[in-house]
Amino acid sequence: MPTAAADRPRRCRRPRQPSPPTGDERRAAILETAERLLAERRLRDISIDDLARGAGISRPTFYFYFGSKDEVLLTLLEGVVAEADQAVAEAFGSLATSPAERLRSALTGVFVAFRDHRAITLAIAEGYAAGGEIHTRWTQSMTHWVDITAAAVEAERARGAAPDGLPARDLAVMLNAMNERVLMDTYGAFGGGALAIPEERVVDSLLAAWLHLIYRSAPLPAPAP
Amino acid sequence: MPTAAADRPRRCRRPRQPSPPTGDERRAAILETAERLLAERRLRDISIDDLARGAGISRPTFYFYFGSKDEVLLTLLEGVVAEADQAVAEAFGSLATSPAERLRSALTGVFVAFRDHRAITLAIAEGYAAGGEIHTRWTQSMTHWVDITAAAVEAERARGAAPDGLPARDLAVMLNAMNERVLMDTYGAFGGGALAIPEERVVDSLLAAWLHLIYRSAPLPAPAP
DNA sequence: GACACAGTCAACAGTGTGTCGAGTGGGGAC
DNA sequence: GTCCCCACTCGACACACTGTTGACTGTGTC
Repeated sequence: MPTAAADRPRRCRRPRQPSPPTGDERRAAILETAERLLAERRLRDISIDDLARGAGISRPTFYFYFGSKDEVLLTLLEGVVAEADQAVAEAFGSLATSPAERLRSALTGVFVAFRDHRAITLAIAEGYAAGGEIHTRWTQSMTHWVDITAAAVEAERARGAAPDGLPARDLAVMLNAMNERVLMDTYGAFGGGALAIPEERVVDSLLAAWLHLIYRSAPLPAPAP
Repeated sequence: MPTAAADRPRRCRRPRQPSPPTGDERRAAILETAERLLAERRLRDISIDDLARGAGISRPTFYFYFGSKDEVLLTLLEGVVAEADQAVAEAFGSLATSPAERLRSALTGVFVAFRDHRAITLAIAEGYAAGGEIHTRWTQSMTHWVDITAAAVEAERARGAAPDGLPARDLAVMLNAMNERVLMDTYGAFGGGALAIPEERVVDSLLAAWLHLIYRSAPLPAPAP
């Protein structure tokens, strides 16, 4: 019998469910272990055995819960993306007065979501570039954000608030590309590389760029350097 | 004796060197094999054995020429980066009249270099995100380009051609981040994803963004959508 | 002819992955 | 109570890839 089973049932507060689904706890333990280990080392340097042992189970048992290491990361990714998506949806749906404020809200929300899960952010970048399921899933999210951006740009142009120029979708792709890369280098950098913009300035800087490129005229709330 | 040796000396035009350095040829064969295989599948899916067999040698012999798979990619990367660097240097050093033209030249040069080596571009993205030597080396190049950009922005501001605004270096980071991500998605995309800007438009689009963000006023040579 | 040396590989050791088949324990049917 | 089912668990295996060792080959030099 597993050693982990010996200490858990010690506390007798277990009248919660008719059938004790320890399975869910194991699954959660694997996810927690993954995020913890990801904070220490790269995804490729974490073996399935590490994940399994960290969760107090054997390697074959790991496969009972997840099909692969990537599937674990994919689950972690879903959580972060959901947080970011919610922030974006709230910002764009809010009653905020100016477009600049809405944009700042959305940008901030996205950055907070990823900042709070730096380790996962880094692993996503790694998994994305390696192709496979992670790539597909991340592309899906990016496409969604590009769609939202392009639609917003077109709406602003339609009501005369933003001037015509580059095709709205191309502009949206560039803006989101910039965002993502800056985000990855800010929060995902292996030790905050030479390419990172200081964290306290990053949202303002990106916001300024977005406003310039969409509205041309610039509210430019340039923070004091 | 290796089977590959049987067909090469057939042509008797070999009075070139006193000591026939077949070693260099083997090394080149490994690099060629790597670029060829990289066009078919991802770096992680190419084993050292694949590289060795492709070059007509055994796996231990591979280690005589390279210390690891990453070292091969690193060598390939040097070549592409050198091409891109040269293009940038020429563009910035040329006698071109307008800044816009110089910028277009540099952008085009970089994109041509990576377009001509799509497979390597993709592998760089993969290696970069995985950390290690490739990450270090690529960061070095990026930093160099950011430095050049920041210096150029400051020079333009000093002579009154560009308005003040965001710190020059932050702007340079954002511009280069945008470039890199768009470049990777345009040429590195696994089958040209939904996020790619059409190849014929990509340089013009990026150029427009650069000019907007640096000069604020916009020459905007927007291509007909 | 003996020596150096670049180049080559069979074979080994180590590590990681994914799978199979044989358990085990607890809840529901009877 | 007993039996069985099923979620759950893991020892042990087969396989793939990596990196190293040590012995070997051919060629050119003194």
